[in-house]
Order: sequence, then structure tokens, then C-alpha cells
Amino acid sequence: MEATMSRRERLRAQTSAEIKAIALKLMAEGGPDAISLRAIAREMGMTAGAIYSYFATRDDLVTTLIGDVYTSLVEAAEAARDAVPESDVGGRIMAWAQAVRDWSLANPEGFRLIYGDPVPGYRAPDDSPGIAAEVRACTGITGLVAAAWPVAGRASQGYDWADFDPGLVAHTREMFPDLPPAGLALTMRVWGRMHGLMALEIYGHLRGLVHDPATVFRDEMRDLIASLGL
Amino acid sequence: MEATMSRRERLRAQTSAEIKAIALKLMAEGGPDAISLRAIAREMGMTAGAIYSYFATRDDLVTTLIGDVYTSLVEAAEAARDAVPESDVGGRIMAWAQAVRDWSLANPEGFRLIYGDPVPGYRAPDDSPGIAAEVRACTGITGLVAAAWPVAGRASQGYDWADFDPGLVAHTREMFPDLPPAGLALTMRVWGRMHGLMALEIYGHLRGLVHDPATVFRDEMRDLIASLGL
DNA sequence: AGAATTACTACACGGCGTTCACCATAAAGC
DNA sequence: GCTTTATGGTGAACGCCGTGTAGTAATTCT
Repeated sequence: MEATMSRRERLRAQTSAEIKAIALKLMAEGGPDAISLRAIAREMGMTAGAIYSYFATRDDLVTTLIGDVYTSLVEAAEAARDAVPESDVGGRIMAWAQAVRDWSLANPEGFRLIYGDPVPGYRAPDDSPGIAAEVRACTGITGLVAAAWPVAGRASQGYDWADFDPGLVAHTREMFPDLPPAGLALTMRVWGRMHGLMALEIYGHLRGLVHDPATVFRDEMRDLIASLGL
Repeated sequence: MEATMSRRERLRAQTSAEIKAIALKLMAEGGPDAISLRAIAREMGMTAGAIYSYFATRDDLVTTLIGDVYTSLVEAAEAARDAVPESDVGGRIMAWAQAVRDWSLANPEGFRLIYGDPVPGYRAPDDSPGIAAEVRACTGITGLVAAAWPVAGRASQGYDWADFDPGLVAHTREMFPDLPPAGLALTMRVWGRMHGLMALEIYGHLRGLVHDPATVFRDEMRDLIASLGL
């Protein structure tokens, strides 16, 4: 598809990619706040104002970055999951969790970018790539829960489709028709359980308390898998 | 002790308190990034430079605020816990969790301040009030786990005191002499489990997905308490 | 009363996001 | 082939920001 782009379009895409690459580099070095248009432009030998031909505002640039970074996280998780046979549901859950943790420790600033508050007061539009990646992540966990549901779902009740977002419900029922509403609630609980220890660790609240957080996280995931009956 | 303060000290304490109060107000309105020395000074009819008589830098002010806010959170949690009789360990855990969640939803910016990244790249000194509050919070959860340990701790192994920070170990062994190393690991897992769903919710990742996150959180905490054997 | 400390102002510096008028050049139209 | 137009870029400006520094007025100490 690159061949179908005019010279102008190619240059434009290239410059845009360079802006994002430098922004990611700056973020990796100094956190999300280090993403400054002036610094990017300086590194590119440009003026800050020139970036406004590519991104309407700094927040737009960061929003785009969130989409890219989130997608990279989700793809790492999906790849790790798919390396485990479908029959081993517990193994797939563990693989997913470990992949997310490994990625997050390797890209802590990326984690902050996704799950933190890089743009204060900002609400991503519903069609942004960041939201798309989040849906993909959420779908991935839902799939794991759905696979575990025949065992995990015994006597789970107390939820109704009306308790959830209609779009989410439609999407879920189409992809996992056997999953009842309580399965969606369980999905969120699983998500939260994977997220909690990692968030504490990445933001430094476990710093120094325990020498090997990986062991604690692994135990927690084992307990999660066991609690699903696997 | 106020009587023993000189006029100067009284005025100083009062001004300092006003600075912090306005900073909290600004934060509540626009998030941690809205805390600007110039805005505070403007609201007080002062110059920005004047604040440097009270706080060496903006980060120092934010650090102090973290201490205040974290302390307020911990005190809310402790009060809720203490309203439940000691014999009802599960009830105390639930009370603690609900209190933390209620506080966090009422003060989302405070939550971001404590568990987010308000000062990029900043590492709080070990003797800051924020660290003290975090130790207090950690101790509170440890106490809950210690109370549940006779039931929850069956066959828990695989940890050693050497796996944890010496200071934490000394502090824990003194306060909860019956708790083995594996109890500390469980404490962190419980902490993470309480934190995960709340962090996702406060940072908007559950926004719109589920209409009543409180129910999901309550179910998760019930499952946690049940998994402890209570 | 005189000396020293303190709270504060005024101003300056550099960095930031953002806007705007202007300009060179590449693309498109005749 | 020449002209018109669109585009990516500059450079200066505005108003924020944190942070220093010199100076001033008032309070406190001796």
C-alpha cells in the first residue's frame, strides 16, 4: 500500500513516524511529561510550530502514542497466550499475565502512559486507537474467562446484561455466546486482579518492601487460576 | 501547643496551611498538574516567589500534600475498620476496602496524587510523611491478614524473611509476632487485589463498561475474604 | 534603640504550548 | 512550460510555568 501513496504522502507519513519515535524516546527517558513539542522539534532540527501540521495539539500526539503503545502491549499479551495450547486455559491465563507484567516492567513509562494520567482531564474520543486497543485487551481477558467459564462459572449469578454497556454486551455475546452476564463481571475482576500488583510495583509502592515482586505476582496469578477451578 | 507559638510562628503556620488548602482546592478542580505556585499566590494576593519561604520547591509542596492526603485516607480506613468488632475479621477487611474505595471515589485527584505519578521521576525521601502514611496503610492491611492468618495461612510456605526489606521485617515481627514470612507476601497480594479494580475505575478504564462498579468491587472483596477462609 | 531575622515584592531567565504572518518549494492545472 | 495553488516550514510573539536574586519593610531579639 505504500506504492499507492504519492511522494507527498510518503514524506508526510515518514515525518509523522519520526515525531512519534522521538516522542517515545523522550518518554522512555523522562516519563510522559518529558514529551515536549519543542524538544521533539529540537531533535529533528525543526521549529515547534511545524509539528502542528501533523498533530493538532500536544494532547493529540500523546493520544496517538497511547494507541501505539497500548497496541504493542496487547500484541505481546496475545502472542504469549497463543503460544500455549488452547486446552491449557490456566496456562494461557498465566502466559497473558506474565507477558503483560514483563512488558510493563520493560516499558514502565508506557504503562504510566496507558494506565496513568498523562493528559490531565482528557477524555479520549470513543474511536481513538487507544480505545480500540483497550477493547482488544478487554476482549482478550474475556476470552480467557470464557474458556474457563465451564469450570469457573458454577453458581455465578446476580448480574444482568443491563448492568453493562450495550456496546460491550453486543460485542461479547457475539464473540462468546456461552458467556452469561456474570462472566463479564468476572472478567473485570480478573482484569483488576492482574492490574493491582503491577500498578503498585510500577509506581514504586512495593519498592524495597519485597526483593522479588515477580514471585508474589506469580503466586497471586496461581491463586487466581486456582480460584477459577483450573 | 498553639499557645506556645510566637506570633510569627502562628502566622507562618497559618499561611502554610492556607497554601496547602488552596493547593488542594486547585488539585480537586484540575488535577495534580493544576497545582501551580503562581496560581496559589494569585489566589492569596501574593507573589509566587513568596511561597519559597514555606516550601523549597513545588515538588516539596506536592510531597507535603501527598503526606496529608495519604494520612487522611489511612485514617478513614482505620476508622471504618475499628467500627467493626475485632472478632469479625472478614467484616473488618470489607470495611477497610469499602472505606478506601469510598474515599478514593470522593477524592479521585487525591488517589491520583498518592498512587499516580504527580512528580515525574521524583523519589520521596524515606522520612517523608507520605512514606509514614504508606507504612501505616501497609501495617493496617498486615494486621488484617495477621488476624485472618490462623484460618488463611494453612500450608502457606515458600517465603523467607530474607525476601523482604529488613526494616519491614523488624516492624512486622514486632507488631505481629505470629505472622510468618508468607503472611507478608499475602499482605501484598491482598493490597494489590484491593488496589487493582479501584485503580482501573478511578483512571476511567471501567468507564461505561459497567454501570455499577461498586457491585463488582464488593463481589471481588467477598471472594477475597472467602479465599482467606473466612 | 539598634541589629538581625523574616516575609514579601519586583524583576529576570529559560522552558513550555500555541498562534500567526510569512516564505519557499513541490504539486496540480491550463 | 508556465502559472496557480497547496503544503511544510520559519520566526516571532503571547501567556503560562518554576525558579532564582536583589532589595525593602516590618517584626523580633538583644
